[in-house]
Amino acid sequence: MTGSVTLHDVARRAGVSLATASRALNGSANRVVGEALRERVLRAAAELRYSPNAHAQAMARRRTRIIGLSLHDIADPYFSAVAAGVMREAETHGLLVTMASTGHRPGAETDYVGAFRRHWATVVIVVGSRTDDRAATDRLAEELAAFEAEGGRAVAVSQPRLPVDTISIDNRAGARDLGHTLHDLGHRRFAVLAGPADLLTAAERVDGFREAVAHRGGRLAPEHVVPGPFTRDGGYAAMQRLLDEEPDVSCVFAVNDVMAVGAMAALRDRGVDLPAGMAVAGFDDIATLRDVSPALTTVRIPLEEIGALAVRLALDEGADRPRLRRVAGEVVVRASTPRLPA
Amino acid sequence: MTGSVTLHDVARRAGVSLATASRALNGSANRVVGEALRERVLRAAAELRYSPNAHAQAMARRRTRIIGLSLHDIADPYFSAVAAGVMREAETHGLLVTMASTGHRPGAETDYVGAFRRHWATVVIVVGSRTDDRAATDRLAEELAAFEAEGGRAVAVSQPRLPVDTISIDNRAGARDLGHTLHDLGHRRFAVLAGPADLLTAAERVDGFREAVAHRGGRLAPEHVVPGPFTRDGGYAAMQRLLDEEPDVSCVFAVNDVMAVGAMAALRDRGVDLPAGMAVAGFDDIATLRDVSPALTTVRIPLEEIGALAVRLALDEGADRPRLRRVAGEVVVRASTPRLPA
DNA sequence: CCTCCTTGGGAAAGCGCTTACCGGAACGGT
DNA sequence: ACCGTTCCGGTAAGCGCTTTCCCAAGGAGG
Repeated sequence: MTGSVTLHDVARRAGVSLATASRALNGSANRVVGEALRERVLRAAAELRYSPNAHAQAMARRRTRIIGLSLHDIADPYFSAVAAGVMREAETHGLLVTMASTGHRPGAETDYVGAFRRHWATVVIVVGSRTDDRAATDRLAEELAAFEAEGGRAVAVSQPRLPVDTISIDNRAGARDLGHTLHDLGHRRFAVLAGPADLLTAAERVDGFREAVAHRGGRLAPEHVVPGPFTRDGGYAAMQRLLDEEPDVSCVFAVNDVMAVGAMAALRDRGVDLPAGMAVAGFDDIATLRDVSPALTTVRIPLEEIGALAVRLALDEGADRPRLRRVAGEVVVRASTPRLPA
Repeated sequence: MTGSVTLHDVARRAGVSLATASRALNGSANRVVGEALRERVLRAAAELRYSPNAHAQAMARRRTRIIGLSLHDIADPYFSAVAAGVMREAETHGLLVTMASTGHRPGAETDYVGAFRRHWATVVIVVGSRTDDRAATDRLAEELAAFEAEGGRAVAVSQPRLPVDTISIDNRAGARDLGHTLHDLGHRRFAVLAGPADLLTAAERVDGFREAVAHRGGRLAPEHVVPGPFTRDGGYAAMQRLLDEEPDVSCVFAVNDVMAVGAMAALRDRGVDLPAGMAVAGFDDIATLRDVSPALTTVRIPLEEIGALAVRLALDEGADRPRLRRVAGEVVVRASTPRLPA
C-alpha cells in the first residue's frame, strides 16, 4: 500500500513533532495540547485526508477494536440472526467484527480463534454446539484460554465445557414446554426430527421433548426419532424416511424451524393435508420463516438479543468469571399445530 | 495483551537470530534455510505455541489478508447469502473477512470503507444499491478510489457509478422476463410492490416489469405501484394499502421475495385465497423462502455465487479495470402464480 | 531575585515482524 | 594456492504509531 499519508506528513505540514500531532489527534489523557496547535494539526490532518493506520496503532497500543466471531454458517438464518445482534452491539461500541464461517468443519473454530488471537482481537465469540468430538473441544478450550491469558475476552454461545463466559439457550426447557403444550392440544403420538446426532443443541431439544412426553405418561418410540442434518433438505429427507415407515403419529416436532419447513414440504409432496393431516412444530422462531403456511408453532429464541448480549458480556468487566447466562425460549402456538379433535 | 510469545522467544530458544527464525517460518522466497536449523526453529515454535502477531506482520509486509465486506443488513437473507459466498471464497484464499452492517444508514458505507482502508484490507466489497443520495455516492466513490490508490482492490455489487469493478444483477431483464411469463399465464391486471424509492435495485425491477407489461400492450397504473420498505413488514403494509384501494388486479409482483411473503400474509389475513384469489410473484429466490406455500414464483439470482465472484474478481489481476460483470436472473414458476382461467 | 512548579513541546524508544545488506565459510576452477 | 561463487547466518533498518522521558519557558512563592 503506497502513497498513504502518515502521521509524519501531518506533523510536518502542521509544523509540529510527531508526538504533538499524535497527542492532538487522540487528545491523550493527562496531557494537554495548546488550543492553537491542536487546531493546526486537525486542519492539516483534514487537508491531507489523513487516516491513521490501524495496524500501527494496534502495535503501539497493543490492542485493537475488533471482535472475532466464529459461527457455523452465515447463510443459516439462525446464525445470521445472532451475527446481526453481535454487529449491532459492536457498532455501538465502535468495534469492527471479523467473522468466520466454519462450515461445520470440526477444528475450524480453533483455527479461527487462533487467527483472531494473532490479530489481538479484544473479543472473541464462538457460537456453535458441537459436543461429540471431545478432543476438538479441548483444543478449542485451550486456544480460548490462551487468548484470555493474553488479555482478550471470549464468550461462547451454545457451546458448553469451555472455560469462558457462556450463554446457554435453555433448549431442554423450551422443548419440554413445547411438548406439554402439544399434549394439551390433544396430541399423543409424536415423532421427532432430531437433527444431527453430534450437535448438543439438537440433542437437548430431543431430550426435553422426550421428558415432556414421558411426564405425561407417553413414550417416544426410538423409530420415531429420526436424525438428519440441521437443514431444510435434512428435514425433508428425515420426514420422508419417517413417512416411509407409515408411523402412527399426529404431530411431528422438528428440532429447528428450518427442518420443520422442509418437513412440511415433504408432507405436502406426499399429499398430506396441512395442518389437518399432520401437526408440525419447530424451534427457534426464525423471522424469515414466520410466514410459512400454515404458520409454524415453535419456540421463540431471542437470537439477535443473544448476539448483543454476548458482546455486552465480553465487554463487561465483571469478576468471578467464567459466568453463565441462561436464556429461555417461549412457546408460540400458531396454525401448524391445531387442537386435535377428541 | 501480555505474555504472548514472540518471534524473539522462538529465535532465542532455537539459538538463532530473528532473521533466521523468520525465514525458517515463512520459507522466504529466493532464500534457503538449512534443513537442520529450520527443524530447530519449527520445533521451538511448536513448543512455545508461537503464533505470529498479525499486526506486526502487516506493518512489515505492508499488507494484510483481510477482506472488508460492507452490506446493509446481515439478518436479511439476501445479504447473508452474498456474505456466505464471500466467506466461502475467502477461505479458499486464506483470507479473513471483516464485515459491517450499515443498517441502511446513508454514509455508513463510506465510514466502513474508511475503516477497512485504515486496516490495509486487501479487498473491499460493498454490496448495496442506494442511488438517490448523489453526494453520498460521490464520497463513497472517493473513498474507494483512495483505497485503490493505496494498492487495495474494491468490488461493488449492485452499486453503480463507482470507479471500481462492479457486479451488476440484471434486475431489469429479470423483471421483464417475469412480466412476460406472467402475461403468458394469462394475467393482465398487475400491481407492483415497489420497495424503497431510493434503492436502485428496486427501481430497476419495477422498470423492467413495467416494460414487459407495456410491451404486451398493457399499462401499469401508477396507483398500482406501491412503495415501501424492502422487508416482510414492508410487503405486508404495502399489500394492505393496495387492498384498501380495492384494485382490479389478478397478480401482484413484489420486487423481492421477503416482501412477497409479507404480501401473502396480508392477503391471507384479508381472507384472500391463495393462489386462486391472487397470484403473487417475488424476486431473488431466497433459499429459506422456497417452502412457503403456495410456493413462490420468482426470479432466481445466484446470490452466493455473486459473493464468491466478487472475491475472485478482486483477486484477479486483470487489466483494463474497472470491469463490469452482469449476472442474469432466471424466472422460476411455482404454484403462487397459477394460469389464469380464460 | 532565586527556586520550584506547572505547562506544553520534542526526541526517541519501542510494539513484533520482514528484508535488504553484509560477511564468513565452503567449494570448485585454474 | 588463489580467487570468484554460492550458501547461509547475522545485523540492523525500517513499517506508522504511542508514550515515556526530558527540557524550555513562564509564573508563583519565598
